[in-house]
Amino acid sequence: METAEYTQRPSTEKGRQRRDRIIREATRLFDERGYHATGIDDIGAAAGITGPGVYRHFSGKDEILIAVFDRIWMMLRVGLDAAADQAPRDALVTLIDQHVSFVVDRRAEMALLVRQLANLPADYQRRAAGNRDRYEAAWVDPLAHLRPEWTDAERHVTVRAVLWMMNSYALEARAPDPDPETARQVLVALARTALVVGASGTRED
Amino acid sequence: METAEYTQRPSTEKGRQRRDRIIREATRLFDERGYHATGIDDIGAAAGITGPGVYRHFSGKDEILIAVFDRIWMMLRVGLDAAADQAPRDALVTLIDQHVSFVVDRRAEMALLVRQLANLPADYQRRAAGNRDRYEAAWVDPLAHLRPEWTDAERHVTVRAVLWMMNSYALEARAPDPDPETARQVLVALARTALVVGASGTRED
DNA sequence: GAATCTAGTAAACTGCCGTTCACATCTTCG
DNA sequence: CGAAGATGTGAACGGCAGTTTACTAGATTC
Repeated sequence: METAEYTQRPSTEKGRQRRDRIIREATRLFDERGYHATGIDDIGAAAGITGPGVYRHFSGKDEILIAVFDRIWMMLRVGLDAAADQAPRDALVTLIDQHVSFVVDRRAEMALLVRQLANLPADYQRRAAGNRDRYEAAWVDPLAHLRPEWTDAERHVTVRAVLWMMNSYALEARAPDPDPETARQVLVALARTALVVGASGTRED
Repeated sequence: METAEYTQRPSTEKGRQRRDRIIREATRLFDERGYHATGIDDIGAAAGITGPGVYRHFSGKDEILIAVFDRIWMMLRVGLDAAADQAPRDALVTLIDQHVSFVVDRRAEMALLVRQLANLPADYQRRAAGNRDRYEAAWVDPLAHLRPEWTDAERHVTVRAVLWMMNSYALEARAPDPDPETARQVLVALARTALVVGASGTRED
């Protein structure tokens, strides 16, 4: 999972705090209003400075979005690491738990990751696609051991379908809005049914 | 499912054809490049006229998007009608088949419906939300008969999850890109497993 | 056949918004 | 202390893109 090193000057401690604050506020605003509807002035104001002041920390609006994405990808990597070196079946169970937890606990970040992807600069979109491919591969690989009778295409379609299924909670914010615990349990159960239950080597639980 | 009557003048036959052509080309362009990245000039050129000529048929860019959405919603309504008046279990099977077919055959339209929703004018978004609620209700109602032991919240979370699961095929256009038939079969199987299989009144198939 | 309406064009307008500029302030060290 | 770099501000710039305007050509109607 590639994440950018800080492209801007290391700067002072105050500068680093401001930069982080800009990223956090931009994450919230991009999620609430979308990338285009959020102005540099809005981001600056939310971070306690004026619009042009933002350019002391980022060379342009698109670099803010890149930093937002990198921060989210860094969070997601934690979930992948937790599943590494586990047996295929356990790995998938762990991946499901980690992903659903992220979707439920970090709803804004996951929704942003999906919705604002098209607003990334073209060259950075390739890196984002690489990150998504690696994330997907971390699911397809253990699934290949659990469902050797499926074709590779079938496993990819299945994994993508299950990922979007879990993401649904982050992407739908409409009444009736279920409490997070209900959503978490339902989504984990659905994902396990699709990927794990009934596969070779199943032990009932 | 509300769809707008033509708000513009009925106009002549030539005008109606041009209007339809604008809607079709705009659908393609909005899907390929996104709403903001598509200019009025682009839409006009694709429809065989210049940019300003578009304003003979639509009062603004947002009205084009509204017309695009209305056309897609009209298509989706066909799938709901096909499931009406069926027994709960059969209704869900029909809904799944119809929806997956739409996702696979009308990939661009379904992706646009999801991705460009935020670009609709605020007041029209309410109507779009109403359409989505009605579409969702058409799934939740039969599911309530099939899974009476679930809470209402659980059924809603499940239906939303399954809808996003099926939509995944329209939203992911990355290698390895599976052939449509494989995707169709996998998605139908996943959706049936989640909603229909094992429910009370099940007959094995 | 003149009047009228529709469909289309080229050019100009306009407002927004990301960005740059010139300047002030504050911190940091040598 | 005083120079230098970092941080921040208000004002102005500039370009894109949606929209409006003035005008033309074709079709329709009475």
